[in-house]
Amino acid sequence: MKKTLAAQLIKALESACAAGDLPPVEVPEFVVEKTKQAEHGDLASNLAMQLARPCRRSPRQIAEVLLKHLGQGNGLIQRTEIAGPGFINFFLNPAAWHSVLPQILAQGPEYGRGGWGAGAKVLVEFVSANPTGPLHVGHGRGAALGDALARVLAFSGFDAQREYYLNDAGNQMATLGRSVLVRARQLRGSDEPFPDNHYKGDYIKDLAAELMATPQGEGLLDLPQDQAMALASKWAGQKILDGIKDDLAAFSVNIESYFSENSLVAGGAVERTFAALWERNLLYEAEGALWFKATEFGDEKDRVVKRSNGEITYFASDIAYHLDKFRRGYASLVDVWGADHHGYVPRLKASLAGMGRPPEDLTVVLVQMVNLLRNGEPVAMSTRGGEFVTLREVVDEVGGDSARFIFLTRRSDAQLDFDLEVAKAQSLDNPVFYVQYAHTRVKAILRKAEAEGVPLPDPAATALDCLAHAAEVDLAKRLSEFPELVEGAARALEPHRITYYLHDLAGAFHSYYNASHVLVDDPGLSAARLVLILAVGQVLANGLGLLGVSAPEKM
RNA sequence: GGGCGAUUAGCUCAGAUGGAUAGAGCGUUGGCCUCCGGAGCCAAAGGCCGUGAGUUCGAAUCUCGCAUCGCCCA
Repeated sequence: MKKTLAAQLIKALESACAAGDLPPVEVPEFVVEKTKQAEHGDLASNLAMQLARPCRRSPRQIAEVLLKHLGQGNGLIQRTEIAGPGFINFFLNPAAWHSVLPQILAQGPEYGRGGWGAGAKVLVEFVSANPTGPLHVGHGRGAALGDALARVLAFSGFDAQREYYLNDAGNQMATLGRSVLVRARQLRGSDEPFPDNHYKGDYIKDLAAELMATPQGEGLLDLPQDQAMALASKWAGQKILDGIKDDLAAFSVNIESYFSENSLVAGGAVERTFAALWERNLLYEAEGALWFKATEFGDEKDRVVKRSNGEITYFASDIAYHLDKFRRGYASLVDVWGADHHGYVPRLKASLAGMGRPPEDLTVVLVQMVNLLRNGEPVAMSTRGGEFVTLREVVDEVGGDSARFIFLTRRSDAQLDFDLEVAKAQSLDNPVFYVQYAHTRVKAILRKAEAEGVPLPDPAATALDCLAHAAEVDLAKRLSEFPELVEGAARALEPHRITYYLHDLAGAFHSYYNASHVLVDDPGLSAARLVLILAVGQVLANGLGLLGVSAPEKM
């Protein structure tokens, strides 16, 4: 609708220029947007004000000229007016909004899909937690966000894939191995102290006990230290990763690929990256270490890629990893990171720029902390101390739909308070129930209609003129905004916009539901209202689907 | 000491590309069920958009200074 009117305004401008009513000018940046107040009509444009300067005429004069050339807009427009400093306000025929309803029902689950991405391949990398312990709530937020981003991007026309990067090559895996080993010895009566900065969680004890009960782990403690550690590290890492995959599956997150850092190192990709960087003269040796000239590309200091002891850094693997993503044909990359890694962004972008890749091809979405609460009281969490609440526990307690929805109720760069009791509450405190309940109400009406023998209307053949109440037109208007909302969420990488939209739409529907009955004596009116609520149900379902939240028939 | 992000109603937070009288939920107060599910709805009260300047027809939004908070790096 906005696009239609914008196009007609441009036509009017061109025709005015051609007729000499306005001096010849370029089409400026302008908007057609919905108004905040009904007195201002349905939509308004600032075009005349934007033209004031280039045309050297007053906005209101320009608006008059534009309206003279605009005409009736194919019957969409009921009337127009010039208001305030020079806004052009459009009052549309209700029928203009009604036309979206059969369209929604014809497209069904596809309504809202857009072509912005034009099939370009995009890779969304998220979670990527080290396999040294179970996922906690913070990872859950990243998982909900990353998965929703992939869904939204796919719905906007991208070929979107999900990937989990597995840091399985570095120190932390060694630390994991040692942690398990020490616990194993302790289980066998050793009184050696558990080292600091190792993984203290109880799950390590469980893993140690489990490992020793397996055939390969039976002789663990008889092996030489380094062999025992390697075995413990590998076994525990795999075990934990299996657990992570289970947890993600339980959270309905389906990640297409797990990419191993180790495979990069072992496959020589890191060394090849060094060679490529040398070739571009972007490396140098100093203090026994190997450095990347990150400052040449906007980072505040150069960065070590290989330590003096010969160990490669995480950064080195990361460069190789991101180059590999591009090598695999992805046109753009989205990384979802914890906000505590934000200092890492400039160096990674610098490395891509150094390799001739526009840094804009990578967008890093930073996710802020989750504060876990119970009845408003903080729940203590610390990985180091081994005392933390896992994603699994939260999902088991409050349910996946609720957890996902709440994770997506904030912009990602704002901290999030997650109250377990609120998330669990089946009440209006809990936004996910509010939205899902609207969907079940639609379904309840359909069940009622069926029970009473009211036929399901054919949307294309139903007269909708009788949907004349402000609330009905308002609903249709909101529904028509869904496609552009989805595209906006995709462009900004902000799925929370969908969350808010759904909440507002559900509110408008609840309000309508309380004010008017759908099934009434007049069969024509019933049919039209059924078309309306079917469309509401469809858009609720589509939007919830983009968040990875179910749209239940009953609750 | 540098860098990043924040600051909007009592609380938690939305406010895309600058637009007309700044929104929602919770909480508070008062109403609505002979009814398609009251897990709902309606209404009221509640604001110096941290602060000072600048940019322009117009600023919560853009620029700069300051204050407070959080995080990253030495």
